[in-house]
Amino acid sequence: MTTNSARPRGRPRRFDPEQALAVAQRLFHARGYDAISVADLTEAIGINPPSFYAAFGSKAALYASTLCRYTGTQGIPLTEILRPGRPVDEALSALLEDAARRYAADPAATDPAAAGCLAIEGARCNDPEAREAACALTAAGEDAIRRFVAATHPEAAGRQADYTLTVMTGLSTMARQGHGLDRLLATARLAGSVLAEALRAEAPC
Amino acid sequence: MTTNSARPRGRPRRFDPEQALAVAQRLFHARGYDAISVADLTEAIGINPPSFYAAFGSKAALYASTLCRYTGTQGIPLTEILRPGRPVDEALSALLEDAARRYAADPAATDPAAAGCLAIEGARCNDPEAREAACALTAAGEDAIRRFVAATHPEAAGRQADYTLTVMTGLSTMARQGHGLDRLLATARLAGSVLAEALRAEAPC
DNA sequence: CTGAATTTGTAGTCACCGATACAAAATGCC
DNA sequence: GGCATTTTGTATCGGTGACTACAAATTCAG
Repeated sequence: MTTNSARPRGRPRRFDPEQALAVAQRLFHARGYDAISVADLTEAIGINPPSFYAAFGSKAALYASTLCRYTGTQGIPLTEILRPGRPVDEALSALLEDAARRYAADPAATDPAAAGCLAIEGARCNDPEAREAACALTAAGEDAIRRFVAATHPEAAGRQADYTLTVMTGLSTMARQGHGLDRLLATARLAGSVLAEALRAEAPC
Repeated sequence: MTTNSARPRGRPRRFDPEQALAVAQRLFHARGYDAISVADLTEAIGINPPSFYAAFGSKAALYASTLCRYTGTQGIPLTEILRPGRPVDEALSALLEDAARRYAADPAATDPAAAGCLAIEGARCNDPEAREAACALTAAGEDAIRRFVAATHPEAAGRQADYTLTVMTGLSTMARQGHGLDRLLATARLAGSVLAEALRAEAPC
């Protein structure tokens, strides 16, 4: 038999698409979708525009891929934090605290500006396609939170989910504005301290 | 004597700069600084680019003017809400509630998308000059909140101000994402309910 | 009426955006 | 070797961004 190499027939690639995706994710996270041009991306990856479009389709498509990668690497593990049966106030407080930790800019990272949530920040960009992709992700998270609360406190689900989402969004913004881990954590804990009491007031079961 | 008209010597203007400023503010608020082009502005005002630049200097300068106008018309009356001597928890709760009311999209407005805070949303735009102007305004508000809390609760000022700002920012974002007055108000009230207790826990005077 | 002052409208400038045409280069298959 | 296949590099494309040069138009002062 000949070589059973999985390599396709044509001229081989001179770059690793997976690594390029990581580079793109870092750029998008650090400066936002609108502020990153295709020229920025191709230069950072080290390729030319034709290779870029052949590999990723378009700028918005690449962004959607980075969103997908984000949920698997840096995104908040919602299904783990909001596992069924966990007390609602404890779970939501843990969610806020986890958000504070993840949104804080990593001082050891190569680009210290990659703060906040990639999806939440992307949900307000000016490109319709990219915005749609980011909104779909944030909407999925929002639904997960709402369903989790509704499982045990149907009447409070709307309010609690809205409040939690509002604080998470605020945390993402403040992280981008320069708030460090300590300030974000303090805010998250203060925000979480209201949840237990609100639930007791709502449904004194 | 001749006519003491204040009208200057040259050809008269064919538009009202004050009204043009209002139009620009509405556009910036509804769609954001980055998404509004000079062509959008000149068309909405009904003038040509040279008249635009002669009257306002630049797009960023016009935006700074709309920020100034915003504080005097739709902005939150901070000095009124945070008047010295008012109980901190009451004042901050009132601040959050006022923010919820102002950030909600006015259903009767001509442009229903003008939700959120013009300054908070502008603080994350991609133009350095416009962003600087918006950040200066939000920083001034942040300082006012921090000083107000510090006057009676110096130790809690940082935490309380951070939390309040985070929630306000979140409210602005959620308003832009479509949350109506009812949901924003519920969130603001839930957020405000933590303030009184946190202060008692901090400084049991 | 003449002239200085100011705004107006037309028609552009230059830079950058996302995305491509096209041919040369590099591989596997036969 | 000869061919199909895929990627690469060069050089753009059409569109849009903020902004402006320039001369005609319109006013007031004398």
